[in-house]
Amino acid sequence: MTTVRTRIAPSPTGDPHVGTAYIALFNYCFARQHGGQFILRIEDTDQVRSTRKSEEDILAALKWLQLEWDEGPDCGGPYGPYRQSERSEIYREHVQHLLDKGHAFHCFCTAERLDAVRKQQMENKQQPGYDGHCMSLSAEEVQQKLAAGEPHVIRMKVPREGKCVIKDLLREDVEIEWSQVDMQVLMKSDGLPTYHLANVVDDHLMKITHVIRGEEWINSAPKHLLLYQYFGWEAPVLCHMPLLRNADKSKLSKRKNPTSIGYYQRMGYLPEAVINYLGMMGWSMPDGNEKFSVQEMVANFDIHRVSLGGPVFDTQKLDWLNGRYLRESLSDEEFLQRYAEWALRTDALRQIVPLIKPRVERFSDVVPLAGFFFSGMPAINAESFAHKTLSAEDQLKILQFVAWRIEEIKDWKRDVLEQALVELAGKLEIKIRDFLYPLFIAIAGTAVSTSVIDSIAILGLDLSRARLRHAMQVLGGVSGKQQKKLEKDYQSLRGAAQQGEGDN
RNA sequence: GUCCCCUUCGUCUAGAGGCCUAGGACACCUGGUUUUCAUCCAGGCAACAGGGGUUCGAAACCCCUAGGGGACGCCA
Repeated sequence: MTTVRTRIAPSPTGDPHVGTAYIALFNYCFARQHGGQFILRIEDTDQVRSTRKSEEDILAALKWLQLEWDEGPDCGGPYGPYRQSERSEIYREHVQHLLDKGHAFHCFCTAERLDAVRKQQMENKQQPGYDGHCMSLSAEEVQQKLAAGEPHVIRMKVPREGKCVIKDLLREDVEIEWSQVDMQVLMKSDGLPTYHLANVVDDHLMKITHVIRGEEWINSAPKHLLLYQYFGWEAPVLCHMPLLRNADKSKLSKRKNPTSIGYYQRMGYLPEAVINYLGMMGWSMPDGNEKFSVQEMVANFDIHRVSLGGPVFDTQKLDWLNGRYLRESLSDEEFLQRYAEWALRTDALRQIVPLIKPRVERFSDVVPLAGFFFSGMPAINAESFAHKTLSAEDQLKILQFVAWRIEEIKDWKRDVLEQALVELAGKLEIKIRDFLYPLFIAIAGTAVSTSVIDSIAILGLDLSRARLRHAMQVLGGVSGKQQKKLEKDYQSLRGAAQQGEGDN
């Protein structure tokens, strides 16, 4: 019997996501249960969005949750490198092999042409996809274009008839018609592979036996299976987990929920509670016990106990669980130690000191002044927002716009933030002083406080956004209709500066 | 629009044809303990999406409908 090997393959394009931890947990448990290995691979083939900072944060977050990997970019292993950006040559060789075998072809189509084709197909109510335009190019034409240095990608060929049968560990065979499968780009014009190629090549080379991943991948499984076939490799066992959901059942997103693991860390949740909670999303202990460690989960693990309905990530139960850990699992001494570790993060405190020092006369002033950096949501109600000129509606608008605006900030720095807010206030034609008022209440719980811009900068995006969201709710919330209008206003306000951004 | 997946209390779930009058947990409500509050304890509210089959028997199996979600990128 071959050794079971599973992996988590995050893309370092943002904050460490609870969904990543969720999938990692199940891969980890499956591997450990079978005495196998769990591998961490960084999928950073998106040069534009991937960052080292994000990679470091993801590693730290998974470590915090005690999900330890046997091989990875930090600790190496026999099948490295474990960072896709360092494996370009491997992909190039493999894609060349596909080209030689006639399983892939060069494509010189422009983005404009592809958009037009897609639009046309949509109008004709067809499944949008590549129309095979460049497949008809002769070998000479291709050589000519390549010699002329024309930008191009490499696409995989896909059968036009028949269907693909996907075996999944958790469901009946899934059948997808090949006609529904697009001629996926395997190699981008920058010479780097897309997910589909890199993933298949790496999983094979790294001897991954079981691919446990989110349900969102089911539809692209045929592409992957076809690639295994083209290469003449045995495909790993596939297993698609349900997706974590927002309260409205849509896929968990940071717009509607705090999704970054860092948020839960900074809000004072214990890693053992967070991982335990993730373990009860779609899975349960055979004896029904709800408080369990990762070790206990491994000992009792059975992938078939996964239920397929997408679980709503509702933190009420996490709160209860965390409370149990705090009071049942920690001695007073341990509590003290863990609390101190959490509260006295010198890096965070160092940022706060310059803000409060000018305002204190005694150390005893510190907690009342800076307490909001360490608390959860400030204790506020609708009256907290009473203002001489701004109505609740005005304030709601400001809060929502700011929530949206700070999401777009890539370079999270105080000055960048300040500039963004000043600009936004200007466009709204509200005096900055008034504009900041609801932010003070939302963030610090009071208008008598340290600079709110600095506060947001220090709290970070997740914590700040959660407070803005909380404040909006306190102010009565925004209806779906209002939301739409606000969104429209916001878009026109942002104008050309607006740029799309992923939600994960 | 096309394709795919899913569907048990508000939420997380148990349930592999008779053990189901559907169990547990969170939340909520009530009561008890507690100088208050919290904890803790006891109790309560609350669900098999709908319709057809199959079967002696269906929450479980099949079909249809509805609802929800996902995928359709030179993102992963």
